[in-house]
Amino acid sequence: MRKSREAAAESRRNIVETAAKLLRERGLGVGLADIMAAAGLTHGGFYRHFASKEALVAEVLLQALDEKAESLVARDGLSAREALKAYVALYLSGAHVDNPGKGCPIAALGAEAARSDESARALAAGAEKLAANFAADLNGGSAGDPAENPLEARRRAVAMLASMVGAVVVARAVGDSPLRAEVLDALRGEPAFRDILEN
Amino acid sequence: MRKSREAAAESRRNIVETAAKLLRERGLGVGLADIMAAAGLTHGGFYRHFASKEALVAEVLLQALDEKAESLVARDGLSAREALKAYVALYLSGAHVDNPGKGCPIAALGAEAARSDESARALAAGAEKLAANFAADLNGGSAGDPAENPLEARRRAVAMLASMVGAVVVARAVGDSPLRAEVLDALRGEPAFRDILEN
DNA sequence: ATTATCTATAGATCTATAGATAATGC
DNA sequence: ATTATCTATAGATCTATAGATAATGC
Repeated sequence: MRKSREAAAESRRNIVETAAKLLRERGLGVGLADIMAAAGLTHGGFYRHFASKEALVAEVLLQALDEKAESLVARDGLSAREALKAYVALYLSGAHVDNPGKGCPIAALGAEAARSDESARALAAGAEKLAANFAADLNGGSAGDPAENPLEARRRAVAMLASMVGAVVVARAVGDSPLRAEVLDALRGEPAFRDILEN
Repeated sequence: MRKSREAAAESRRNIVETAAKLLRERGLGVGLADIMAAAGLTHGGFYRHFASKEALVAEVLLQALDEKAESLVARDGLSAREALKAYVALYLSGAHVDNPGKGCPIAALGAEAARSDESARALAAGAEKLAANFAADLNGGSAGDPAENPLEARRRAVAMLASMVGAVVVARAVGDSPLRAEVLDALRGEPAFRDILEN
């Protein structure tokens, strides 16, 4: 039942993608057997692809954050300001709160990842890219603050990113209570976020 | 080895207090045997005090959040504004990031608690008290906004609480990277927080 | 008689490894 | 010959329960 080199690489990608979804949905406690089964493999095969569960978690965190950071880069047909607006609008949405499996890895796994050095290193690298791209978008497309400087843009970017993480963590943590929607509304109502969302 | 009613009640409090520390430090995956051993008991005795681990977790979350909410209430010798300032200063400190065991239960356990209905209900009840007291302090002692209205104070309170949770989650999640301190500085630099911290 | 705690264990996990199998790739 | 995957399992967890013990409280 051995597969070709290409097929094996595809298996690996499949494991990472499946784990990225399951871990964000159910937490780092999800078993390798569950992940491998969801990927259509048996758990014994896992160790041909990764040295340990920790290594898989670190790769999942870094890759998922890289994807988020990439979505903040301006491309043809999408300005920095537009990419930023789309990112913030989706992040502070009920859809994001309801679908952790494809959402922010820090909001879903940050507290758990903080308890392991390897995970924390991967998460820090990913978070730094996110912060850098967010700050660049803020600085490049600022309409309200024409005299913006890079240092202040960086500070605001980091503060906004952290605030967004908190809003989603709290919204998810309060179940179906009224606070769930209120938290998202409250943050969208802050001047810094209105500035992005309404322009 | 049976103990008196009073001693049993003390055992119960001891279990809750010990669990409150261990769970925030190591997450909801901590075993009952570890919690009971840290409380000086054997794990078999647990079920005379609680129906399940879930029930203990819910009680821990609600009680820990109640304590935090209480610290926001003005008392003799401490105004609402002073209680608020002390709360925010401690929350956004390196000491808080470094000591999850006695820190905010939402930052430490929010994402994990979100995956269980019973925990989410307890957390929602505690978070609502926190938000109500934070909003009352904001509205009562506002120096910068003399024309503040209760609805806007509530919105700002919820936004600030969520932002603070996010800052601590992110600071912990990035290990010892430069972002750890930067996140706290960034949030303290936001106008809404400077308003509280510098007056 | 009741009950708080203990010892011991059932049954279900979990990560990681060992060894077999069968297809790839030289 | 190498290797991607499989089956099976070792050893270490985990929650929850059963039954024994010994002190409390009526």
